[in-house]
Amino acid sequence: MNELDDVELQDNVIEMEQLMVQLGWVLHRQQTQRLKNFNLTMPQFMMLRALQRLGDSSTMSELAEAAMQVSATVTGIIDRLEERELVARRQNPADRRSYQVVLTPQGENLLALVDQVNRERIVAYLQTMPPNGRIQLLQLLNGYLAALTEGEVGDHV
Amino acid sequence: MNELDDVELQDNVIEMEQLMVQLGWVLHRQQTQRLKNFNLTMPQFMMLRALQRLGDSSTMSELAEAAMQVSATVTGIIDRLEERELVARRQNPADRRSYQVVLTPQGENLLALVDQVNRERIVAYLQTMPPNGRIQLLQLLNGYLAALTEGEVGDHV
DNA sequence: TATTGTTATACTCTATAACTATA
DNA sequence: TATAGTTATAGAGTATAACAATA
Repeated sequence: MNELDDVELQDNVIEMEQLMVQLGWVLHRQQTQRLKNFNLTMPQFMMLRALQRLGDSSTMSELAEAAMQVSATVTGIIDRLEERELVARRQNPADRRSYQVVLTPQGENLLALVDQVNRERIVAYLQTMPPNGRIQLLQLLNGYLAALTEGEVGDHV
Repeated sequence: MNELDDVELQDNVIEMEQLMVQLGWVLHRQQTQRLKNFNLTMPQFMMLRALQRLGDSSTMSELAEAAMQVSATVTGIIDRLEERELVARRQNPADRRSYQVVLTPQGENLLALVDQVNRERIVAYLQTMPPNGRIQLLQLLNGYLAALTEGEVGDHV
């Protein structure tokens, strides 16, 4: 892209930086509080979500990358989820060093319950916006998330 | 507001719920990684930010509310920041039970440095958008953050 | 040799409950 | 009694380094 010679952009950046960090923190803290009702932590929930997203035969390495964690961290999180029988480790016949981690039915039910509560919670805000605004917000957030995860924004330090 | 009888809204909600949680997590993890370069954790950084936002004479209680933490947690975080001389506790003459917590010059310098790096990082994404899109994104995110922190969306569970 | 995953270690964060000092 | 803040405790997350088993 071009040089940063746009005064308006400068102003936007200053506000945006504070806003995104604050928004990220508030989302994280509130989601943490809500998940306590399900006896889940954020890392545990994100691991279940990653498992759901990747499909039912993820290795520990794949989960580590999807949840943005190192493998030693994933070991501990999966240990605790497995004790509660929300996930299970299965032998991988193709490579005896690795496991296939799967969601149990209990794990799927719990995720569905959390999803339902979260959906109901978000309706209140979306209803305050016109349909145009909702679509724009989705597009903008999608673009921002894509930019973050493709390393265009996130990996410069 | 009205009942949820809007098919379009239903579709938006399903996508939005996944998107906001994922965006919150990615922001949290990436910011955590970046802050390691400054030897700061996210809770430490958010505490410094809260202190900056509230002005230079915040009590422990005020910091706890601003950072969405309980007081015992704030004690530990401020302890570690104080050891590094990024903040300081001062006696409050008006009430000898409480402290006035202040940012030291080192603390302010560190915040300014983090801000600078974050700003540079965000420019890349904003430059890909038209000025209209940037303004809309700011307005939408501001609205969402306001809705979250005013309890209209976040405190239903 | 390289890779997958675990274990050991050390530190931070987090919440609850009990406590001290002050109001 | 009530409030501000700390301490004690227990558990979870996190990263690094060393390690075992397998490729």
